[in-house]
Amino acid sequence: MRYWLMKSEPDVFGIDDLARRPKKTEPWNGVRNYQARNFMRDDMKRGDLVLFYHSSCPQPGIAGIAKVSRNAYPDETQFDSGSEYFDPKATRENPRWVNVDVTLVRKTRLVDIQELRSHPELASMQILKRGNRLSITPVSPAEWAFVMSLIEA
DNA sequence: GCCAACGTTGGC
DNA sequence: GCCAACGTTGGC
Repeated sequence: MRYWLMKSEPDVFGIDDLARRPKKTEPWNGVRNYQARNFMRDDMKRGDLVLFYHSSCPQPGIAGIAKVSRNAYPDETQFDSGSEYFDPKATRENPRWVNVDVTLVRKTRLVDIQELRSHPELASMQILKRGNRLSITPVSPAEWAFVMSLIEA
């Protein structure tokens, strides 16, 4: 079982959107970065736990906990010519992009990026590193445990 | 709106 | 296969 952090812009799809979905579940589609895709395809498994992170917004930070509820499968939006995620080079026979499904575990208080930065225990988190743009990053068990303690604080 | 960081593209 | 130019991300 692994831990992850997944970024989403709340203007596009935030924690409350996930809470409103049937079964509080959503395909994490639209990822068009190979590193993030490979995490979903190769490493993310049903039951893994996820920090749901709000980015590109007035108060960026961790907004909830989710879990991976379905292993990776082809991302439907790559085949949809009307989608902004359409990829003309992807075919049903040879899909290029995949997604997992994510299910809300619970909303949390917002642990914002300043608070995260204020704890040396979290200095190794990829999300806090300069220039980090990857939308899916692994979280170590120690980082996870520390964030859980912050959420309860 | 700025700008650092970094991924992608495309000419050679 | 190199690498400059360009585009995107995302915190500030």
